[in-house]
Amino acid sequence: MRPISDDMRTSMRGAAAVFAERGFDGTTMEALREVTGVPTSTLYYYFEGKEQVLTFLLEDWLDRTAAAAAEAIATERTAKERLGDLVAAQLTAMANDPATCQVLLAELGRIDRLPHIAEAVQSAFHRPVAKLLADGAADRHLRSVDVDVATSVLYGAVIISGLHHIIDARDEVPAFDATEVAASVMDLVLHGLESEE
Amino acid sequence: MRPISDDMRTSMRGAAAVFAERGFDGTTMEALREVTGVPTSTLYYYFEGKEQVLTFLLEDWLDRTAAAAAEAIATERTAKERLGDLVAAQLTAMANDPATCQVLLAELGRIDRLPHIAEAVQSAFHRPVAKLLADGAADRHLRSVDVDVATSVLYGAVIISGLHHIIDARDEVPAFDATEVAASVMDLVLHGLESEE
Amino acid sequence: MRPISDDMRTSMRGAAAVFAERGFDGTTMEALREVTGVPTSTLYYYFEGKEQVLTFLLEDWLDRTAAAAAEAIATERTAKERLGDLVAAQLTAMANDPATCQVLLAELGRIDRLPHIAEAVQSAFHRPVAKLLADGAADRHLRSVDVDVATSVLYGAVIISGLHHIIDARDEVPAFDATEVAASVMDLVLHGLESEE
Amino acid sequence: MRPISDDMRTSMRGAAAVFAERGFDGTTMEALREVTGVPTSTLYYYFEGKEQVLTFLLEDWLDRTAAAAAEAIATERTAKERLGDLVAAQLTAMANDPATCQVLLAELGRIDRLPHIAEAVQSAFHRPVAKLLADGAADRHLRSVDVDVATSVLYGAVIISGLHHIIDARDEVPAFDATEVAASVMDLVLHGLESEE
DNA sequence: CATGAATGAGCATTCATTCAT
DNA sequence: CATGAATGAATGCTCATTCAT
Repeated sequence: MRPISDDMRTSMRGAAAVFAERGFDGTTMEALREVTGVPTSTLYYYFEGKEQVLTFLLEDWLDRTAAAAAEAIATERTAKERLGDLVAAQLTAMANDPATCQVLLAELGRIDRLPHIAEAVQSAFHRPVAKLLADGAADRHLRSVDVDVATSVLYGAVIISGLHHIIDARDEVPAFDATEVAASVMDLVLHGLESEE
Repeated sequence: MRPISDDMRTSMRGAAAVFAERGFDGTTMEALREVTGVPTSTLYYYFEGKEQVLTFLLEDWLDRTAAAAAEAIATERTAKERLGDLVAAQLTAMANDPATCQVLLAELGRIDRLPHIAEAVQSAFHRPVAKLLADGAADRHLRSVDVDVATSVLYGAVIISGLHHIIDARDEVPAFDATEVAASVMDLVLHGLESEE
Repeated sequence: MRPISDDMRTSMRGAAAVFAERGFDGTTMEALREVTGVPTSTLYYYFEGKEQVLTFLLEDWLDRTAAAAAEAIATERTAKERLGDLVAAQLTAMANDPATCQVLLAELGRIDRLPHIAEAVQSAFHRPVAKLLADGAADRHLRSVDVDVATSVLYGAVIISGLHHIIDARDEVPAFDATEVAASVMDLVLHGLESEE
Repeated sequence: MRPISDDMRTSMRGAAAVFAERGFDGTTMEALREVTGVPTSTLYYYFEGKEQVLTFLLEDWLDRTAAAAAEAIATERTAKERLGDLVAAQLTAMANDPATCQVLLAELGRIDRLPHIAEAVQSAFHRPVAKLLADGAADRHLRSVDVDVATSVLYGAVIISGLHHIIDARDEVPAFDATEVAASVMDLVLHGLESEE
């Protein structure tokens, strides 16, 4: 993959929407040419193939999301509070780029074959959560739970909630109010469903 | 779609694994012929196309899962207990048919265009949860929470946790111990992450 | 080809329309089943294949047309008069069964491979004309002309004129007034275009 | 349809023969590749489908024929003489490209769906005749007759006569002596069959 | 006799990808 | 650097036909 100039990067905006709408296989290079205005042979000049175009889009978003996540948890607040900040940051990233996020979900199955992406998902979603769970257990504001279970549950809760709103909002950006959704999700995840009586 | 004889139904076992492994578009009718032993033209005799084969597999599993879910919640136990039973039933269905379950996830994006399937997902996952949340609020064993948020969170938690184990277990059936996973997930979902001190 | 019962013959009415509308290759056995109500496998019980269905329809019509033509020229009238009668008889057959007639034209190219049909066309169209030209030359009411040229010209004039009206009349039966068209055509063919001054 | 380069146009020679021999549906893209040497995917690069290949061939020939027809009637001769010239020009076009001409006939039935072609047939065959009939009526060398009937009769006479010789000549080019055939046809069409005594 | 069930053989069409310019 | 032109490789789907009952 050749270095992507900023112009190119700009042109590639919109490509995610096509992947989101038609799926990976349903997306033809011709369709990408249509939305980007970049001739297919030029796409091949920059990317090694269709899959690499997808990879580029996902990585780009995941890297930005991971950075946002890292920033969100790099404060002095309690682990519990930072967990809320993290979820809000993740949902914000989703709300701001619903297409890419949808693609990510739709191509979950393909992720095995895209180790870079799998790794980036870990960085943006699982590892920050795991860290906060450990911090929370240490500072006593969070229960000590099975990390694997908890990261899966949180990843699922965040992703599916976000997707739910994205589908409802089709094409609006931001797709939903991330702060609000984060609050609802966190209320549930922190306090649980059980009545406290 | 012609009525599927029991022989045919049996032959179609295994088809889900192909969809799971290669994705919908990546799955060729030829590949389905290979695993099922049914000539492609015979597949076309029974199904109207590739998509209908997928639909059949998903619907079949979802119907069975919905039935299991319905059974799980049709007891005299408290809503909280039945919620655990429901999650266990859903995870059991996933563990027992990991391929179909993986396909379902992978084709989430396609679901818009498959209203039957979307409806079946509601029946098997969302509606039973919503009912128990209402029951639980009534019998005071569960907190009164936003139903939409809670069903999304639970759906996400269950599906992603299940998928997580399915991917780890590649090809073993059952893919994981549903009771155990259900217990972990329920512990989290019921009591939340927050320390109770 | 098994003997076609009268019931069967009746059922096959309508088949010509399908061939006319979709062409030979465009006509599927399934389409024939639809219009005739006869299961495709039953069609195969009676006919050896799709082509034989077509052959049956064309031969049936051509035989009837040949009979009508033979009758038309078996009178005591002059050759010139009988030529008019013949053309009227041929156009009447066309007007009464426009679909079959259209098929015949459309499948002209295929006729080489259907010797029976080619022979039947000779019987219904070319041979009666040739006979009358000879008679006419003998009784001095018709000029002595090259028989080949004249039969081609007459065949062309009749067929194309008939088809012209059939296309205009789409689906009406009779498709046109055979007597009137015959008169126009005969006027031209007998007297020619040249001014007589 | 992309603009057809001259090389391409040359390559497409020969395609008509395949259509003539096997009919439209009987002609496979593979067969076209064989005779043209152009890979099927390249054919699809230039044409939108099989039908457009046919359309291209017919239009190409009809345009040239229409031009020849127009030239033939654009002289100072009498309408009667020019009618003979026109028929000779049309038959010359047929004799020189028997395959295309055969296809045109064989696909008469399909012409409804190909308005471009229907129009081109009008330009090459019907309209020039109609014009000469009007001119002839004006200059008193031709009888005043029903134009519709006369154009049909002439079209039929020319086309069927030409086709008759083409079938006899299978594959020879020119397929027949156009001047001679034109003379025979014109003799009949001008003077009619009726004895002048 | 008649037919429902099943299938082998084909084919139009698509598309990712290459490469000369 | 960028791209228009060209194509090899694949695949979903159709349909005439068969045959056991």
